[in-house]
Amino acid sequence: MARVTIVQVAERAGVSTASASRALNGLIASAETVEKVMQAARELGYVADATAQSLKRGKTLQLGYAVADIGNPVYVEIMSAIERVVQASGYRLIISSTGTASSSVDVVRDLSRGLVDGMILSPLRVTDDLIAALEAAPIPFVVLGRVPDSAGFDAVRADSSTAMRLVVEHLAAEGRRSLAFLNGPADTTPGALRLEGFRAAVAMHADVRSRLAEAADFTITAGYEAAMPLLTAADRPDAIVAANDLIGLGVLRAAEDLGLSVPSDVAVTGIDDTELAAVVRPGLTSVDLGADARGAAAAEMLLARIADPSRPAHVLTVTPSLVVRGSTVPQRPVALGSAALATPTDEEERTAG
Amino acid sequence: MARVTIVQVAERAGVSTASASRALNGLIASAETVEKVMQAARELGYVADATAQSLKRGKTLQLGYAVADIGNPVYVEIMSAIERVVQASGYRLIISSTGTASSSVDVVRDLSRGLVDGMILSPLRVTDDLIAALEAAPIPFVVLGRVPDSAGFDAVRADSSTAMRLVVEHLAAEGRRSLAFLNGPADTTPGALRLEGFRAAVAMHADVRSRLAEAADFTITAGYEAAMPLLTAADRPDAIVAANDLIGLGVLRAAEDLGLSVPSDVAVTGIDDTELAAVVRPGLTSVDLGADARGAAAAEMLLARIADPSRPAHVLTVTPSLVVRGSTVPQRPVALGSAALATPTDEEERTAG
DNA sequence: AGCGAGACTGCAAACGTTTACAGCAAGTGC
DNA sequence: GCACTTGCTGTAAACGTTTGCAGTCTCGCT
Repeated sequence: MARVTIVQVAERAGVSTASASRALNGLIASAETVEKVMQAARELGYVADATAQSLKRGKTLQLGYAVADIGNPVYVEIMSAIERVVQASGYRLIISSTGTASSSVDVVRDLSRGLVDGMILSPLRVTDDLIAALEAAPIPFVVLGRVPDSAGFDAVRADSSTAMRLVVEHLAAEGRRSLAFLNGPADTTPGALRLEGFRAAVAMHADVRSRLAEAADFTITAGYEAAMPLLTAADRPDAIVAANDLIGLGVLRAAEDLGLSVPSDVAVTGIDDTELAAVVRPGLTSVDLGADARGAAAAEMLLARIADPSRPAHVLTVTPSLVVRGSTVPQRPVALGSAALATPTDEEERTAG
Repeated sequence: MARVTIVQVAERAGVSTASASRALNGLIASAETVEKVMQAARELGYVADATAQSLKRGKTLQLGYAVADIGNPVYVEIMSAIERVVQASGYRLIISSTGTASSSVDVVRDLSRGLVDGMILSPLRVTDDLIAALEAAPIPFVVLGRVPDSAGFDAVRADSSTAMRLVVEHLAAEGRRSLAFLNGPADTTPGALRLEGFRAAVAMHADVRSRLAEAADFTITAGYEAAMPLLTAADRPDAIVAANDLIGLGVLRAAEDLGLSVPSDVAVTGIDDTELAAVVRPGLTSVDLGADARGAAAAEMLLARIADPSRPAHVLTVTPSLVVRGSTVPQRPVALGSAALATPTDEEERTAG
C-alpha cells in the first residue's frame, strides 16, 4: 500500500527522473535506459500518480456522465452507448448520479474542477442555477435534453412532440376516444415537454377527449398509485398514455389488480421502449426515443468539441419511432424465436416519426 | 472557460496566496481578509482545481464503485445503497463499469492511481490478474462477492448456498420432483457458487431429480434461449431454477411462447429479488440476497478501513430470504394497494434463511 | 582533423494547491 | 517597560509529474 514515486524508480534505475519519465512514456530514450527503467518500475510496482499527471498535463483523459435517475433503465442504455464511444477514443467514463436538483449543480461544479475533461449530463430539471453552473464551467459539456436555446450549448434531444403525436394517432386509429395522459412530475424537463406534446397532439383530434393526471415520480410505484383513481373513476378513459415505461408498467399492474383487461377495457402506452416494455405481458406499446443513438451522438459531440473548442454549438434531434405491442392491440399468438424479445417482429410493428 | 487560479484571487484581494487559501478553507484569518478573498473569488468565479488539491492533500474525497454488469438491476440497487452511505460521509462516489475481465483489472489499476481514496468492486470473474492488481493497489478496497480466503481482503458476501437451499426446499415442498438449474456462465463467481449451492441442496433430497444447463449470459435473452431446449425436451422438468432474475424472466417468456402454463406446467424461480420479479406476471419467486444491505455494508466497511488502515480484514455474509410469488405457487387474487409492488404482502410470503 | 547533426541525458522549472515556519503587530500580565 | 502570548500574515517549500533547455557524447561527412 505504500506509494512508490518516479524518483524511486529513477534512483533504482540509476537515471534522472526526467529520463525515467521519458522512458515510461515512450519518448526518446536509449534502449538501455528504457530497459533499466522498465525493470525498476516492474520490480517496485510503480504506477504513475494520476493527479500529479493530470495536474501537469492539464488533461485527465476522463469524461463524466451525470445522470439524474439511474434507476430508470433508459439511462443505463444511454450510458452504455456513451461508454462505447468514449472507450473507443481512449477516454475513461465515470458516472455520477445526481439525485436532487441541487446536487446536480454540485456535480457539475465538482466534476468541472479538473476531474474530467468534459461531461455529458441528463438533467431532470434545468434550473437557473444549473444553467449558471454550466456557463461557468471551465470544461465543455453536452446536455442530453432540452435547454434554453439562448444558452448556446451543445445538446442532443429526443423529439417529444413527435413521440406524443405517434402515440395519440395510434390510439385514435385504434378507436380510442377518451385519453388520459399520466405524466411524471410536470416540473421536470421531460415532464413539461411530454405534456406539451400530448396537448398539441390531442388538439389535432377533435373527436378525442383528454384529461391529465400526474404521478409523483417516473417510477412503477408512482404510476401504480396515480393510475388507481383514473381507473376507478366513473368515466374511465379508454386509453392511458403514460409519460414513460415505468409509469406505464404501474398502470398495467393497477389495471390487473382492478380486474380490468388490457387492451380491451383500457389501452396503455409508455415511452422509452425499454427492455421492460418488451418483457412484460401484455407487452407495453411504447415509443423508442433513440436512447442508444442519443447517447452515442452526445459522446461524439463532446469529443468533437474537446478536439475543437471553437466549433459552433450543435443541437441534434433524434427521431422517435412507435413500437406497437399487446397493451394497445390485441395480441396474436407469438411466433417462436427469441428475436421477439429483442427486436420487433411481425408482432411488433414499428412506425418512424 | 478560462481557468482562474488562486493566485489571481489573491492578487485581486491584495493578499498572499497562503492567506487566500486559508480564507477559502475557513482556517485562521481575519474577518477583513476573508471578506476580501471571498468577494474576489466570487467575482472571478474561482473554483479550486481538484487535481492540484488532491495532489497536495493526498486525498481525493472520492470513492469508486467498479461494477461488471450495470445492465443488471441488482447492481443498480447495490450502487444506490453504496451511494447513500458514501454521500453521508462527505465522499463522492464515481461509478466505473467494467465489461470484460481484463478491463476490470484496468479499472482497478487506473482508479487506484490516485483518482479515488478507496473502492468497492463487484467482479464477475475473479482472475489471478485481478487478485494481483488488488494486492498491488495502493488504496483500500472492498470486494462484493467471493474472493479467496487466503487473500485477506475486506469482503461482503451473499450466501449462495443458503439461497439455493431455500429455493430447492420450497420447490420440493410444493411437490416438484424434477428440477433443472439454469445457470449463467459457470466460470463467473456467482455462476460457480450458485451451481455449487444447487448441487448441495438437491443432494439433500433423495426423491428429487436434477439436471444442469447454462445460459450464455445473465440476461433475459440468454435465459430465453437456454430455456427453450429444456422446455421442449421429452422429459421436461417440472421446475426451472434460474441463476438470477433476468434469466428467470427469459424462462417465463419462453414458457409463455410455448404455451406452457406457469406454475402448473412448470415452476420458475429467480435470484436477486429485483423489482422486475415483482412486476412481471406471474410474479417470479426469487431469493432476496440483500442487495441493499450488502451495498451499505461494503460502503461502511470501506469507510472504516480508510479511517483505520490497520484494522483486521472483515468478511461479512448477508443472510438471504425467499420471496414466494406466482411462478411457483398459484396466485390468489391480489389485495388492492400499491404496497404489493414494493414489499411482500400476504400474497408474498418471505422466509428467512 | 574539424564540424555539424543527431541521440540522449540531467537540471530545474513548472502545474495549482496547501502548509511549516518565521515574522510582525498588538494586546496582556507583571 | 519588559516578556510573553495571541492573531494574523507572507515567504517558500513541498506534493509527483512532465518538459524546455542546455549540455555531452558519438557519429558521419567533408
